[in-house]
Amino acid sequence: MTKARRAILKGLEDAKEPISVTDLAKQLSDLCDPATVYRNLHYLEQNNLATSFILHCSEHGTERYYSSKEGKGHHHWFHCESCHCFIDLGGCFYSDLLQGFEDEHGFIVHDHTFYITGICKECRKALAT
Amino acid sequence: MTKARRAILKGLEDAKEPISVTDLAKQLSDLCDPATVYRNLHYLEQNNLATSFILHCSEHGTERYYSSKEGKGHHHWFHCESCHCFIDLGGCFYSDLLQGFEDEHGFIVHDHTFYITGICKECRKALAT
DNA sequence: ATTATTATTGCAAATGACTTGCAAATATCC
DNA sequence: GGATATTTGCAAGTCATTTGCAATAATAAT
Repeated sequence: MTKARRAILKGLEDAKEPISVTDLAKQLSDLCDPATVYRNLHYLEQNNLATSFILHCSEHGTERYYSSKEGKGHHHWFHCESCHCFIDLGGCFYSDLLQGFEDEHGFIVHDHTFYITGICKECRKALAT
Repeated sequence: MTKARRAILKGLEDAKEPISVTDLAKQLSDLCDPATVYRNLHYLEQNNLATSFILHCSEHGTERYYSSKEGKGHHHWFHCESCHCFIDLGGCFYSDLLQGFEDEHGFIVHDHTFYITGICKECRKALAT
């Protein structure tokens, strides 16, 4: 395990919410090249140490967001289009639903993506004034 | 309503499943420029005649998929990573869930994204041989 | 209808996330 | 400590998507 890889994993663990590759690479710009960040995130995801999803937001465009997988299982998130925070919606609540679909349609589920976008409580208040 | 816009909308309506901009632009390449396809899809989505979501697939990379909104409400889809078909999972089943989250966290939901990826029934059979 | 006004298009160039080839640098193995 | 396998930096390349601008088509006004 190389220095860069360790730092990238730690970057994910320290982030309280999913972080975009752009942000993570910026944060680690003294330490390593963006290409290294991309390569290691792939490595970490393949080795089950990280997960990611793609989200489009009006301000940051379409980007992939990563989080570390230490301990916690599959999570889903709300994303605020105003302050761009993420709110944890808790562990995945879809196993039954997915199983139902598998049975109904005969397909095999590899993965699923779910997220909500909108305006968070604080921004709602701030914007209401 | 211009000729190109009409054709783009018809392209969406004729497609039985969400279609990528790349494919739609290819299909209409005699009629208009890809830039026009992009611009009109934005227009149609803003005017509530189309919806889209972003999906990453190993073969086609990250692309936005559009469908016409005529009649039917919000739908969710399964995407087969082998033959790249989409399977309609039916109308959206999340209104209660979303409402619950709104109440619980105090945010306002603008939109949500849900899709499943995996291997469809036919490909599963074909691959099993 | 004909003209004036506004919206839309094509084309080419730009953007931005992400990938890749390759030679140099670092880890790991023995 | 040297041989071998991985990883890195850098620069160049992809590819979906956007954009500036001048030309064209659609719509409104006379």
